[in-house]
Formats: sequence, structure tokens, C-alpha cells
Amino acid sequence: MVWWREAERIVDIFRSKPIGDIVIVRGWIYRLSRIGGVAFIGIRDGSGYIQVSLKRSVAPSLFEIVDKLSVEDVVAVRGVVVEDKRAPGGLEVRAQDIEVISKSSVWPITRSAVKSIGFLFDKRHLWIRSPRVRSILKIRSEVCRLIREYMDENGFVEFHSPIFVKSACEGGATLFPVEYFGNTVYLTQSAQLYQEAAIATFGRVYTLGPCFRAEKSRTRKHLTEFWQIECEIAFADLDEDMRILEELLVYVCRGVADRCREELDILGVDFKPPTPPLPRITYTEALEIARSRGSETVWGEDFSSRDESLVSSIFDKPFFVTHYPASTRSFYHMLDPHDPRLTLSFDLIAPEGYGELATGGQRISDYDTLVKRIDEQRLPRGSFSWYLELRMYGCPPHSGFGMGIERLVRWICKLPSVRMAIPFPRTPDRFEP
RNA sequence: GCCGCCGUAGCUCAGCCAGGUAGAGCAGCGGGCUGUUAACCCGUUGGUCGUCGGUUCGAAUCCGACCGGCGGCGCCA
Repeated sequence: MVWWREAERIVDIFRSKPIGDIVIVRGWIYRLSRIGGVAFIGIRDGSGYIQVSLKRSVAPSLFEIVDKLSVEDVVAVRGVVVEDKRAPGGLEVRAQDIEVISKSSVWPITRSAVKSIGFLFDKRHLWIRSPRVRSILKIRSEVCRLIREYMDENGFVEFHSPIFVKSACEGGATLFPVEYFGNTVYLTQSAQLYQEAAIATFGRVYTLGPCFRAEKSRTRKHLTEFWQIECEIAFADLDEDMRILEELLVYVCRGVADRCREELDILGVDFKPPTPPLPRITYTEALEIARSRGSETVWGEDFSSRDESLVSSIFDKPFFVTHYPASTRSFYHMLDPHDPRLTLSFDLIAPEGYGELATGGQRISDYDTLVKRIDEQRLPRGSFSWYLELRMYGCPPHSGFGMGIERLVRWICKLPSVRMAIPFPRTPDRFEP
């Protein structure tokens, strides 16, 4: 058996600080420097980073191995843990034995490469090793974990909807067709319709998973494959819907601020979780704000991204815009009983121009009203037969929302683009690696 | 779908406007240095100038088409 079969996780060494003990660490070399008779090897094992040092005078034969090392070689090191203020983190391992487990070719991502976003995404399979990308992806993982924690603790059941679907969730939306044994099906763009079926089973359900949009959007807030947290809540009205989203968002943000200090630090981000309540304004009020600041958008049109920025600049935390006109929303939105031009809907918009994070609202529960809306939007009634049938077998008021994971991570981490917030981004022009 | 910008060494870029046989920094390689943190010092390898075509005695440089990338708008999570 090889001597490095068992090893300490680097994070555990920093936690327990076994000064004077002999430990084995193994991982990838992320930094190398040799100064005459002293060598320093920075090792990364996924859990953390630690420095190994070695003096020629102490171990001349080991030093010959070290002379041939290069960055990203995978090595195992056995040595003594010592405290040393000169080492990063104040601890280092004085090597007594080193074995090269796997050699690396010359690492292509050099210091100057950080300026070249295209090159970095071409090398995304390697770039994800960097501390910054690692931090973002770790925060993404924590965001998803916190979402599940919140949903699980608040009576929601995780519900998996199909990826292959027969028809669109929303009119006009562009779908990816897939050949399916002689039929054409599409990649899902939302779990919502299936969740509306599931509330009769569980009352409250959520789905955290991928969605697909075949839109040739060239922006920093769009991906063709993205993840969202969607949920559906039986008996909830618009206010209840927003209350849950607000609680969820605050829970996730506090959790990230609490559990991801190190990662936020590496990113240089001073993230302050928003304190509730989040502001709520109506579409009509938001439009007035945008128009008073130079927007030409007229009532009934959806906001442009400029409008969104104009309005968001007056807030320092995410805010709700509610009661969008029916002309801007999809067919399933409940119309406002007080003003049928409006829907019981909302968007959650991030400040500082990061744009829309989430969207949601109350759904139409009544069969005839839903049929009427489908016809008005000139959608094929047949495509929604099972969805309509839900209205025939007990359909209480219900609401839900969807929040984009990449958009949330982007806002938290202050990233220039959602492409940074997913391991392997898919855009119209990029689907590899 | 529309608009704009950019393709020269593994990476970042200069050279292009005023056409004359390809340059720097980093990375790599060789050497030196006993505490490096983006080390430093000396030396050195490396390029069908995105592709195809045109103009020209001569094209990285001028013109056209195409390909690839980046950014903005629209659409939206």
C-alpha cells in the first residue's frame, strides 16, 4: 500500500493545529518558489491551502525531486507541522518525504490571462481551480444548500419536474427542441406547471434545478441553461407569496454572510445581507419613477433594462415591483379583482443594476378564466389540456415564484456576469467545455 | 434578431494611420540565490500575424468575404 493512501485534509490541519505532529497531505501544487537552498511548495487539496517548506541542507535527496516539480503536479508530502509566522496562515509542513503522484503539463492560465475572459472560458475546465472561481462556486453551493434548508424547514417538499416537456410554459418563449423517438419534445423552461399539479399532493412544493431558454440573448444576465428555485404554495395569495420569497432571500443572504466569510474575502466582496422588510412598489409607481428620470416607456409596456436601473438606483436592497399590467405577463397570472388591467404578480429586483432576481405571483384557479386568457394570448388550448384539467378537480387559490440561482449568486458576489456564477456556462455562442 | 469593437508567440499587448522580410513583458527552458507570498538577477527557446481571396514589385499593415471572440439593446430567471 502506498504511504499516502491516507492523508489529512488541509482544512483539518488548520482547525486542529497539530503542532509537532507528522502529517501526510496530498494535492495539487498551486505555487512553487525556490530560493537557493530553500523551497516552498503551496499545496491545494480542495479543502484548503498549505505551504510545505524544505531545506537543501536538511534533505539533499528530496531537494532533487523538488527541483523537477512544476505547478499543478499532484504530490503527497509527509512532514512535521510547525508554526511559522512567515508562512501563509501561520502554519507549514516541513517535508520529510515527497512523492509525485501525477505530473502536470505547463499551466496555461498565467497572470496575464485574467484579462482575457474568452480565453478563461475556453479553459474553464482548468480555470475552476483558481481561488476566485472556487470561492464563487462554493458560495453557489451554499446558496443551494441554504435554499433547501429554508424550504425544508417551512413545510415544502422537494418535487422533481420533467426536463423533457411537450409544450411551452409560456407563450412565445423559445424552447430547445429535442428529437424523442420520432416525436419532438422540448427542454423545460420552468417547473411551475408541474408544481401546480403537485400542490394538491403536498400543499407546498419546490424545485431546484436546470431550465433552458433558446433565446439568443447576448447579455450579462442570460444563460441558455440556468438554474432556478421555483416553488408553488397552495392557498397563498400575492402577499403570502412575497413574504415567503422575502424570508427565503434574507435567510440565504444571512447564511452566506455567515458561512462564506473566507470566500467573500477572497472575492474582495463586502456583502451585507439585506434587512427586512424589502421595499414594495407597484408597477405604476415604478414607471413614474423611471419616467421622471428620463424614461420614455409608456404604461402597459414592460420595463427596459435602463428603466430597471433607473428605479433600482433609489434602493440599497432588493425590492418588489408588484401589479404588472396583464399585457406584460403570461397567461396564467391572476388578474387583480380591483383592476382587471393588472395582475397579482411581482418581480424582485436587485439594487445596483444587477436586475431581476425573481418573478412570481398568484395563478388563475378558475377553469373558464384560464381558457379565456389562453385564447386571448392566442396559445394552443390543446397544449395545456392537462394543466387546464387541474382546474376541474379542486383548485384553491395558489401562488409561486421562481428565482434565478446565477442571478442571485452574481448579485451576492458582485460578478460582472451570470456566466461567472455557474461552473460551465451555456450561452448561444458557448457550449464547450 | 439588431448594433458596435477586437483577432500578431502558451497569455497580455506594441507594430497597422503614412506597405519594405516580426518586437516587448509574463509563462517555459538553462544558470544563480537558505524564507518565498505576483520573489528577484543573468541568459535563452518560441510566431502559417484568425481564414480565404483581391490590390501591389512587395501585405501583419490597404480592400472584400467568411470564421471566432467580446460588449450593448431587445427578450427574460
